[in-house]
Amino acid sequence: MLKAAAAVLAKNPNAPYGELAKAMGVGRATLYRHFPKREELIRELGLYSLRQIDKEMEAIDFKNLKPLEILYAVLEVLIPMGEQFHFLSREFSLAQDKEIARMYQRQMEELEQLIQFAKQAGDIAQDMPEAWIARVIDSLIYTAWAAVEDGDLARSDAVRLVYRTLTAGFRPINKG
Amino acid sequence: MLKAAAAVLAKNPNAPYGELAKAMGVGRATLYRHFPKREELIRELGLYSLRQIDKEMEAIDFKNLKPLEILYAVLEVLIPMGEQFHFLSREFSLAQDKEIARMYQRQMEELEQLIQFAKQAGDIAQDMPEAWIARVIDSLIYTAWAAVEDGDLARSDAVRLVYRTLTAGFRPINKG
DNA sequence: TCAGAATGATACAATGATGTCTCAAATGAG
DNA sequence: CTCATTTGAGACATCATTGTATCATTCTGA
Repeated sequence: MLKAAAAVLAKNPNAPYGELAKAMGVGRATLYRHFPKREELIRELGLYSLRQIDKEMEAIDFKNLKPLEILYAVLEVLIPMGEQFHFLSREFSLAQDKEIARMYQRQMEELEQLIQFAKQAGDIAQDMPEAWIARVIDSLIYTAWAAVEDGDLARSDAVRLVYRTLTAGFRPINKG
Repeated sequence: MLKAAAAVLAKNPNAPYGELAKAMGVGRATLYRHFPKREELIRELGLYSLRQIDKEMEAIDFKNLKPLEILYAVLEVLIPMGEQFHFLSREFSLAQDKEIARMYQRQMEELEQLIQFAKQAGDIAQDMPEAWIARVIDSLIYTAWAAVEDGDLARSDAVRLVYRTLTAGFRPINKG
């Protein structure tokens, strides 16, 4: 239900309240009863998306997997959630909220830990900035999701393609 | 002058007309004299950005460079223009305009030609979809620009880092 | 069945942006 | 310097959205 709202907002960040209500299958007045201000709805939607991501990530067996296997699992989880992902980054106002900022930062730190882990294992170049790597991962997750939505990429290929792009770029498989 | 407006719109796609006018250093009424409707300003801004990109791209010596050298040159040109780039992709309404859609599509086709060229030269994996590669290039151009804006990445490192990420991913230099 | 709660539809005032208009001041070419 | 043009500032009607309130209807649990 909240997912429907996030989907609408992902496409049009300024969708009027009535449109969101319709997408959620409730009347505008009812939506106002639950979220007296638009701001609150957005905030709740942000928290929902972050919790959703947390929940899906918990299913990953971090302890028994190698760094790149974890990365692959993370992609498997996050690419299908591109909508929520996108919504989070487009809604500037969300960064103002303390709780959301904290959760977001924690998730980013977890990602950076994974990157450090991968560096130690020799799977990722030591000299590549972690902040850059984290951004690229984020960016390609959204790009893949968008490509699937647009019909430019098969859903079943997305994870593998992103993984390969991240780990090897466009390089031919047996080249330098 | 138009650049200032594009910068404001890149950060807030719904910036009111008055704010755009202020950013451009003219009065709101004057702006209405030049662009009677907001839609027209957006459109003109889109055309301006596309022409700007065209102009910068013309400076590249496509004929005497190898595919990956061209890619590098393209990155050098486009990363600093991330603002216009971003503005173009965020403004959904722009895709409706025929002239803009045509220019945009032509630019994408040119990019895909470059990708085919690189494939033929053996610099890019044959089995990687061109549409995907084009999207990744677009995406990382914006990501790099944003990272520079946020102070997470030195302006002077951006092009090299994107190039390396595109061609080799995160992989350690002498591995695989 | 029945009472309390939640819902949808609708009306409504308040707000903010758009687009039009007017006028006085600034600008610029001859 | 002078006249025509362009500008900025502000007033203004219009419009869409927000947020509040009301009321009849539907849902729900005891």
